[in-house]
Amino acid sequence: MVTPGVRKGVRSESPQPADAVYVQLHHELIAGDLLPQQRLVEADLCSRLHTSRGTVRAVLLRLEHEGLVVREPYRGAHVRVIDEREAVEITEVRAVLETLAARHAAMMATEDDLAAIRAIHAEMRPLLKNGDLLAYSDANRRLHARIVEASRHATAQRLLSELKAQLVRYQYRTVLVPGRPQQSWAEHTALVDAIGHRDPDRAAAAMMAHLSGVVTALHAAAGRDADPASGFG
Amino acid sequence: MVTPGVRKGVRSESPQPADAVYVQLHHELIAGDLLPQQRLVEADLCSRLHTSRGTVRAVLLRLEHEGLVVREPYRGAHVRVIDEREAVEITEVRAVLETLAARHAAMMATEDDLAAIRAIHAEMRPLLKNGDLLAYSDANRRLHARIVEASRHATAQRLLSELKAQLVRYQYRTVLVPGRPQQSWAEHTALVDAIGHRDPDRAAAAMMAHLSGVVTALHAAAGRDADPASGFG
DNA sequence: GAGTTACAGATTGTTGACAATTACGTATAC
DNA sequence: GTATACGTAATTGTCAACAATCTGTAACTC
Repeated sequence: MVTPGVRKGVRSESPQPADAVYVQLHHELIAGDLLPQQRLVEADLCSRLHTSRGTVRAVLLRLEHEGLVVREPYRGAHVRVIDEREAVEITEVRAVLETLAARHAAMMATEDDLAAIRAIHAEMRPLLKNGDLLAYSDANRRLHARIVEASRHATAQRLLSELKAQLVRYQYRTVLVPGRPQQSWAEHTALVDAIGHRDPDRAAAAMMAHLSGVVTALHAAAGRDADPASGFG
Repeated sequence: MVTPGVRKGVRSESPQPADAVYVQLHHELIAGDLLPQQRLVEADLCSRLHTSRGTVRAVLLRLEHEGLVVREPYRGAHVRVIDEREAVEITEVRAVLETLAARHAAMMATEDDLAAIRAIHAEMRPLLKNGDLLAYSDANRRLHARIVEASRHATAQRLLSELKAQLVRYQYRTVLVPGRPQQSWAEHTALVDAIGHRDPDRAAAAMMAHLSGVVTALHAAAGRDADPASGFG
């Protein structure tokens, strides 16, 4: 039969209304539409997102576990603020996980992986020369994501995506430190080269060196402009 | 007034029925009372744990995020089985996180921390000599937990506790590999010594060496007895 | 007889109402 | 005038009913 009919074992891609609510709230959190420490009252979210409290609750539970909101018993949920100390902690954990990923990428990467990684890296140089820091920062993000994907390390990948979401507020800080983008590009070059040569130890060392630089830059950025988030709370 | 009366800002430790359900189910999962791949039907859990579906649902969501159960849309939840490949992945991540923790412990540990760590380590030697492998394995667990605590690294600590829960089924395997406990004790000695001497680099190296040994032992254990979990699925 | 279609049972996803708890404003005692 | 006790409003935690979806069985077509 050609008619749509019955698809038996098709895993029918159920719409799952809760997912739409999650995507929306997650986006607002990531995009920064919601202020830090802002209260998230379940009833408000219901009317705003056109759904029921049960659904909102499930989504808030998920976001809590992802570290994007905090919930206290009978006191509700609010947007989680990540202070500089915690941002450094998260960056440290990111560093060791991405180092592990780089090591595995050097062992597991396919030719397609390598081509994609080299393409992103090549794309970054003109952006750096033109001083397009936003585009550079975005390419940087994609390069790291592609390396993690090439590692085929599902556990590291899952944890890294969660940690990354928590750091969005600090995402564009390090690239603003004078001289940092140039150093970053040099470090990336060593990293991509090591992965291309299938050298796990050198890839791991390069990634670790690179992310040590990020931690240093993060400290520098935090020192320059007083953190606006920690001022009121 | 002296009567109990109203305690204003006391954060009154609300009983939170959902927590009791979580503790119970979490325990059953960890203790292995529930078989791998076993279905967790919400209605069954309700009558067994004397609560409502809303509560059970919230708990299942949380357990899913912790990686202890899997939920598929409209198909329900079941106990997650972790195959050997994933156990190795998790152990690798544990290794790099505990290495980070050891480095910080060497920098941050108080005298109380050091005393506690040395006490646990001293406690392990007679257990090893007497061949009490279960007690040794438990002391080993406590030693690692205490070091992580001493690191004062909340992010690493949180992720490690989740990863650890996922590995309970493999917990006692490595200690059964011949010669492994003796090697383990030697590695621990170097680790405790490095932390005691406030030497972050040496502590990190010792922890990494130790956990590399664990990964090797895990492979050996998996090779010896074919994994019973992966046979039927 | 093999394959497909319609139906029934079981299970999950969602919704709305009720109970428990907290926070704030007001009155009162000293 | 300050601090404490009470009452009310707001908000979350829990519960039970309804709708949507999936799985397995039996009848039907060719």
